[in-house]
Amino acid sequence: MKSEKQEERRAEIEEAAYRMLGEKGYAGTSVQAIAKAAKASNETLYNWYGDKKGLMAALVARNTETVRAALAETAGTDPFDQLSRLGPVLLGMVLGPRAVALNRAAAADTSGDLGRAISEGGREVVAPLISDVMSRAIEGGDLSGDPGDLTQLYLTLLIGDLQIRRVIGAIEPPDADFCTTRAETALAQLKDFAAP
Amino acid sequence: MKSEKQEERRAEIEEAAYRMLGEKGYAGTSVQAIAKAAKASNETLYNWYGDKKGLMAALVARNTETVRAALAETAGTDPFDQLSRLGPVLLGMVLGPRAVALNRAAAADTSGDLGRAISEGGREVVAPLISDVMSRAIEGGDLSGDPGDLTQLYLTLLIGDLQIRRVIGAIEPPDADFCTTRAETALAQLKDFAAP
DNA sequence: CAGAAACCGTAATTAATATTACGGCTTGCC
DNA sequence: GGCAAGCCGTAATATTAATTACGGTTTCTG
Repeated sequence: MKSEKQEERRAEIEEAAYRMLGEKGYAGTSVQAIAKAAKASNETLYNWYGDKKGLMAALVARNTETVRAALAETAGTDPFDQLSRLGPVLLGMVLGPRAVALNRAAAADTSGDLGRAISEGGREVVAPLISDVMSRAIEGGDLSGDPGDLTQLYLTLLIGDLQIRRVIGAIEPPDADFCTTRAETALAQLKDFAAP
Repeated sequence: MKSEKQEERRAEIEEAAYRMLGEKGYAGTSVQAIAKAAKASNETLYNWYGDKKGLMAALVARNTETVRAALAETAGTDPFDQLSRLGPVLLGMVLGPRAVALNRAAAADTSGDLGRAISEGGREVVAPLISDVMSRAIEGGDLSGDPGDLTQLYLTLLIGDLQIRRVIGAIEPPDADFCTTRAETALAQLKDFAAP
C-alpha cells in the first residue's frame, strides 16, 4: 500500500530470492529460507505474494523490467550499430543467473504459467524492439525481408540452443567476450542471409 | 545379471517412469509412484538404479540409444536427401515428450550431472553424425565451409530456442507438419548461407 | 526338489517444506 | 499519546517423498 518503503522491501526480498535460487535451485529453495535470508517473515511473503509460485511470478515481472531497461539503453540511430550493442547485452541476460534461475523454476512448473509469463515478459517484449530495428534496416536498404522473420532469425542465430544448454547445466556461464563474439557472428550471418 | 528378462523389466520400469514424468513432472514424480505404476517394488528400483537420479540417468541412456537408432534409419547417399529426412525426425525427438521430460529433470538437478549426460548422449552423438553428412556435401561441392561450423549452424537453425521454450511450457508440442516445415526452412537457410 | 537369491507388497523411518498461526514490537495515523 | 495495522521471530500443522526394512512368494540354480 505505502509504495515507497514497501517497494524497497520487495526489492530486497526478491534479491534474496534470486540469491537462493542461484545457489540451491528451485526445488532446493524453500520460502522459509528466502524469508530468513531477507530477514522478513514467512507471513509477509505469503501475504504479499500468495504462494511460492506467486513469488516466482514477481521475480519474472521484475526481471522483465530489468531487461526492458537494459535494452532501452542500447537505442541508437544506425540499425546495425544498435544490434551490435544490443546483441551482447541480450545474450548476457538470457544466459545470466537470473534468467537461468527463472527458466529452471519454470521448467519445474507443470502448469506452464511461469513459462508463459517468462515468454511474455521476455521474448514478447524483446521481439518488437528488435523488429523495429529490422524495419529501419529494411527501409534504409540494408536488409531485405519481413521484419518479423528477420527478428526470429536473428534471435535464433544469437541465442540458438545456448539457453537450454545453460539451463540444464551442460555449459558454464559464458563470459563477456563470448557474448560479444557470438553476437558479432549472429549479426554477420543475419546480414549474409538477408542481404538486399 | 540375467540380461534377457531383467532387461525387459527395466524397459517396462523406465517406460512407466517416462509416463509419470510426462504427467507430473520431475518434482511431482516419486520413486514410489514409478514403482507402483510399473508393478515393481521400491526395493528393486533402489537396488537397480541406486537412487532417483540414477534412474533418470538410466532414462537418459536409453533415450540416447533411441535417438541414435532413429537417426541411423535416415542414412542415405545424397547429403541433402539425408538432411531433409533427418531434420524432422531430430526436431521431433528434441521437442518430444521424452527429451522434454529429461531436460526438465536436468533443469531441476543442481549438480548438473544429468544435464551433462543429456548433452553427451544428445548433441555429442548427433553432431558427429551430421558432421559426416556435411563433409560429404562439401566434398560433393554442394556446400562450402567447415563441417563442424556447418553442423552447429544447422542445429541452431533447426532447433534454435524451440527446446527451451518447450521445456518451460511456453509452447505446445509441435505436430509433424511443423517439424517438417521448420526442417525445410533450416535446410534452405543452410544452403543459402553455405553455398559454394 | 531343496536352498538361495531376487522380487513383490506394504509399511516404517526420517526429513523437508509449503502453509498457517500467534505473541510481541514498530510505525504510521488521529 | 494511543490505537490499529503491518511486520518480525518462532513455532505448529500437515503432507509429501526419499530411502530403508521385512515377511511372503516367485524364480533360479544345482
